[in-house]
Amino acid sequence: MSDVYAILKERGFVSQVTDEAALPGLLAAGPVTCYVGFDPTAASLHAGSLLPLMALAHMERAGHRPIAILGGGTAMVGDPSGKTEMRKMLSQDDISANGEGLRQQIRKFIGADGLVLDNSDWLLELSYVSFLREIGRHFSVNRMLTAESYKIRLEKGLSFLEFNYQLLQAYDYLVLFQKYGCHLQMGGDDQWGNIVAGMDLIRRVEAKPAYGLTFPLLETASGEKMGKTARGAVWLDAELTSAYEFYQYFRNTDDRDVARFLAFFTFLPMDEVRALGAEKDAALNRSKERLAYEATAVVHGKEAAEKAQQAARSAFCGSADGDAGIPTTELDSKRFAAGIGVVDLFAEVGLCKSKSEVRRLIKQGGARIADRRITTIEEKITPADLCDGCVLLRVGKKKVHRVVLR
RNA sequence: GGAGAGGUUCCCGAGUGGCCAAAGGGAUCAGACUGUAAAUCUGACGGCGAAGCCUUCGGAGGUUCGAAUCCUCCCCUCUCCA
Repeated sequence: MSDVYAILKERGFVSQVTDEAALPGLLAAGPVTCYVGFDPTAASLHAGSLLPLMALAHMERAGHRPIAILGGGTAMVGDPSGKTEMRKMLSQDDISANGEGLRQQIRKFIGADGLVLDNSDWLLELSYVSFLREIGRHFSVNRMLTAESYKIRLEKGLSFLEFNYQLLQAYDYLVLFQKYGCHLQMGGDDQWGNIVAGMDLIRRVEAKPAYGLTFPLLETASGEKMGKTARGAVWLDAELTSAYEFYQYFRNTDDRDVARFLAFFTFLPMDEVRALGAEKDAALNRSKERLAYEATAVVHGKEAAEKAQQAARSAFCGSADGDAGIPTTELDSKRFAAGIGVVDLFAEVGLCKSKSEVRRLIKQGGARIADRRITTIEEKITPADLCDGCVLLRVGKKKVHRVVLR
């Protein structure tokens, strides 16, 4: 059994631990059941969730038993930790549909030994008064109110509904402790309060120790939340964020983040991670290619990663083949016969949100067809612009879209 | 329930009858420079367009030649009191 605590620590996964003296020993002594919760508040997980997923994968590789909890029950309430305002309430149907999507994604990270459970199985049937008597009595409102994660909300408003969230999550941990022998809960730093609450509950009810570990809140070097772009989140679902876009997100990693991200989002041995991350200039740029490839392979599989890499190379280095992974739109060939206005075309394939945006873009010299800059908004694309029945539209240096005749 | 303060374009935030598609900052996008990085500089940044037109300042009405700005009602948030 490899020393998973050392691995997690070395790779940067460990932010806070409830009992730093005891936890490594526990993990070294034998298989430990551990869990992480995932909120089914969207149809897919995004890049920010990769950290806990990778942590679960590392645990399993080291011989422990990972459990992923879908928060089907807790999502009915909504976690206020670290949030500025209350989230829109989701319908039960949406929540369970989302949960099914997440289950697929989580399964890519944990294997047969791991479990994916849904806390709605035990939360939805709770009866109010008995829950208050059995669980609620262990919680001190005074203490909850002083928690850091509620601080903002105490200024901006916190509904009673959300205030209960912590009890439910703590109860989750208790249930898992009792039914599955789960001794470790992990989660993002924003979960610290909830995790500690669960530990305390277990100690009070069972008089036994349990542990907690949090991951650092992931930010890019420029201070952006990991996995968020101007255009929205970087999703793990290929329908929402194509493997190509996913690859590009990591390909464009800030220099300062390369080493960290290699440690977090790939399974490459740390020696290699350190070597790749220590490169300079052009070589560091190549490390980013490796990072993008490896991370894409973890989420979408080797084949998709290969394809995305080919597509990126062909889009950026001009090599002819490998277009297949580039976002593509099919258009009726009849429409080309008379020529399509560039303004309409760029807007239609989604490279720009509106025609005004296309006009601005062209005015500023940011629109190209293959490698030719478009200089006037009057320009039309005709069959003469096609090569092999397709045409590459470019916006700026990085966005590429392929149009194919049908 | 009572008193007060607020809700402005992606975010923060100015604007209290025409000069407002709305200051300023951030974010974003494009150009230059580069390494598909960062930093910097330049420009753009509601929509449709040739001019010009259309839609926007919590919602619905109203006053006015003219409203983000005034009036009425409603919804929401915060603070204090109960």
